[in-house]
Amino acid sequence: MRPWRSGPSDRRGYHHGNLKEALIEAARRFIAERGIGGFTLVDAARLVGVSPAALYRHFRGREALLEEVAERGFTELAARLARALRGPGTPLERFTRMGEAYLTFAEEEPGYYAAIFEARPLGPDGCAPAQGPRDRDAFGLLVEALRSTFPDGFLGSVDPRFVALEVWALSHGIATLAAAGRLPTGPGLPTKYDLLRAGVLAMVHGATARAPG
Amino acid sequence: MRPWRSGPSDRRGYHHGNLKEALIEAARRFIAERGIGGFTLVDAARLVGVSPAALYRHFRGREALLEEVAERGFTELAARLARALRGPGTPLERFTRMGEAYLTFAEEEPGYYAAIFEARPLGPDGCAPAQGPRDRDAFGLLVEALRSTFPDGFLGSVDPRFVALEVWALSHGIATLAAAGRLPTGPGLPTKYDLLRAGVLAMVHGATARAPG
DNA sequence: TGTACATCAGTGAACGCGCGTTCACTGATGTAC
DNA sequence: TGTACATCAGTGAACGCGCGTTCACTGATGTAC
Repeated sequence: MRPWRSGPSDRRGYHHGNLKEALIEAARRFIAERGIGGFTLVDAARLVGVSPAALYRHFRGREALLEEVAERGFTELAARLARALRGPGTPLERFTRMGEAYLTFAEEEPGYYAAIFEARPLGPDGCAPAQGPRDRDAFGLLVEALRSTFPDGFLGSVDPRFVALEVWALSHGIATLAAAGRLPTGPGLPTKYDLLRAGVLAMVHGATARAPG
Repeated sequence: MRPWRSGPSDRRGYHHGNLKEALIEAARRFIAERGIGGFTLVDAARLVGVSPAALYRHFRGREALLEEVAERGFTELAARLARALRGPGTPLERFTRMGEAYLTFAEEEPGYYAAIFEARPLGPDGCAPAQGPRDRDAFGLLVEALRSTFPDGFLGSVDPRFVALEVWALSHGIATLAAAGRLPTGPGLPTKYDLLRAGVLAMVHGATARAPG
């Protein structure tokens, strides 16, 4: 125990006290600024005020650190989405708010977002599988959200997984175009939130329109 | 003129004869395999069978080569989209086919696609502007396609630019998720073409549904 | 409370590597006479 | 047709750099007695 040294920014002396967290934080910031490819262990160590070798006390290497960032990012994203979904309002309103939370996360945490979609989680064999656990988690979360949000039969005969994929792809497209600064903006043009809202509405509407009830 | 040496693969002797094209081709392949960040001048030169220094006879440097690849890719993409749009069928069919052509391009030419969306075209000041000419071109192309494809009033009071953005974002999202191998697939799940078709339908339908006529 | 010691989180120097880029050069090409 | 020469596309060696990673080490911490 070193209670007088547990805060995030009290680096004094030989031992950092909070190095692992500090490194993850540094990585998150650098990835946000320069992308995954531009992220460097040496820079992260320098920012934190530590020799590059110190990193290896906490991570097996560069990949492991990136994977940890991705893991944290995904946890944070999932929490945000769940929170949005739990809010008040009609099912459609809550589902729409969840989409907005997705876009907001991508904007506020570009480092996390890039790490999530770039870093491939390592399988038990040490290699990146085609479909990692996070992929299934993310997709399952979305489908579950749809199922639990919309009452039985609300989507008619349309598979909720279909709508989920549709909305996810749209969200991801909007988020990445916006992050790259390639989403045209200007007077009379919709914001990314407008785009997502209308898109979700159209998708859900398209599904329910085909429903018998 | 060296007519006996103009083919793509007749490297013999001191002069390559077709080095610029060969380098662009090599870059396209390497980017497709390893992404922009994994692309290396040295590798490209080695693949073509030339010293790394030879590259500087044709390009100012790495960035210039990448920019050239992006430029070619964009030209090819635009040609494919225009071709799809000119085909037979109803406006909606042709517009849908254009979307499919977009997905096919992203799948068949991942190197081009990555270069287009990664490389920022350089402005007159040598810096990358927030909105490059290609961005405006791409978006303008899409809007023009919508305007010229759908008869006046078909989209009702909805701004074609709105629908264009929507469809573009969805296409981009589907294409990038699929390229990253993160689009869940399996029995009962839609293909990316299914996703795009249904999405476009929902968007256009959503627009026309709100239309007075 | 004081001391010896195991543990562990750091250091800093060094490594091998591959990168993008430069430079003086050289061999092939095409042209003027 | 033959020859001198300007042009240009290549060579290959070298550069400085920053990277990820390793290693023997050392200073601080926490604990057993």
